[in-house]
Amino acid sequence: MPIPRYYQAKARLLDLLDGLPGHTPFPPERALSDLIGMSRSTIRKALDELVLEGRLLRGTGRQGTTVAPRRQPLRITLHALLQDQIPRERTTTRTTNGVTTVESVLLHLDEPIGVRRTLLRAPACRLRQSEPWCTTTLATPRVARLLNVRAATPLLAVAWLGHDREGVPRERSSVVLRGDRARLALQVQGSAQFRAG
Amino acid sequence: MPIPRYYQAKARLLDLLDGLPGHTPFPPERALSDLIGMSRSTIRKALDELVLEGRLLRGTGRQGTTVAPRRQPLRITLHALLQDQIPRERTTTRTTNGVTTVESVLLHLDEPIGVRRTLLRAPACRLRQSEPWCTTTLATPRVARLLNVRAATPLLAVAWLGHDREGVPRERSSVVLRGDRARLALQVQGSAQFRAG
DNA sequence: CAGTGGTCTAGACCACTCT
DNA sequence: GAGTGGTCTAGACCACTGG
Repeated sequence: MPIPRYYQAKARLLDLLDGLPGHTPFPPERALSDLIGMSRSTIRKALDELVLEGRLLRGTGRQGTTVAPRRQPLRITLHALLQDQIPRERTTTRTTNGVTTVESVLLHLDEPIGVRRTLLRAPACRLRQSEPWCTTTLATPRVARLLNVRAATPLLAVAWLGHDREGVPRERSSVVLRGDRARLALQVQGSAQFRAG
Repeated sequence: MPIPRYYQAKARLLDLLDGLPGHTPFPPERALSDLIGMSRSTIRKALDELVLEGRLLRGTGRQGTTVAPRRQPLRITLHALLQDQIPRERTTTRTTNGVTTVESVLLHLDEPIGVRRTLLRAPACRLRQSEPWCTTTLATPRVARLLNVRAATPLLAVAWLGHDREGVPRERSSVVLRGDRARLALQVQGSAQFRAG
């Protein structure tokens, strides 16, 4: 298998990108296509990976592509996530077929970093929450728009269930987070001392 | 913003896919293009996401696309990860400039599900490990080969540092996991009872 | 050999944003 | 209005695999 051309393009783009300060405008895709001598599709494939790696930002319209500023990811604890202690905005509530969906956008430094979604089957009572788990997921078009990222951007997902006293599941909650903007702090149970080596 | 056509295609493909047993051959891209009435590029974009989500497998040549066997993701605890209790193979050790790199492939049901990598600066002594954190990352070409996934596949990353008694960092460890094969169980500290609604 | 997925091209239209 | 990224099309060639 030969080296794909978009790999070579990516290397060229990394050279162009290296050392530029954050928010510097990056050449438009059509200009890069002419400069490097590959079709816009191929250039885009290289740019896609650079965006996924957090090196470039893409804006809509005349905003264009810019160099991503280096940001320290927000440290988020599981406790803050479960207790809903992350600053949020644009909370919407919708009820269909007896299931209430609550959705809100999590913020950090006035930038959307995640989406929290809770599905509740009435009534709202004291629920026992299952052990949460963590995995990866891809941004749906809706979530991508809320987070100002490309669709299919990989996200960190934390999810859990809530059961009532009879053990019937009544809550299904999930939080998806931009991995380049947030990192989940994992508290270690018991001893924090291990033998290495 | 209208719903992209590839997202509609993805919904169609999910219908086709739903309920099919693992390893069932899936129609070739050109046939799907005719069937759904969209260009092969658009169909491919939808297929790409299904592959990333672990619903489809793509083989080279005449192997074609097949339905991925539905597997229950392995539940992994942070404790097992830190204590190195996941079955592994192909462990390699390499030392350069006084830094020892230990790399091994984590297994589940004879399938690679992750890569564990530890960078150690000698000597091997009792280390105090920092609070681990969790985020997402993209598969490097090397990791992609080890895990039998495409490059730039999104992965779940857990990382931590190890300091000696003087507070000097001597260990840098990370585990990257296929999100479709493993989920990280998050133990809740203290009360597991919260008010919902 | 025929058919597959992987890559690549040269166009096109759209929604959006800045000037 | 002009230019941007996002999407989409209809082709093409390649490396690879199975019969």
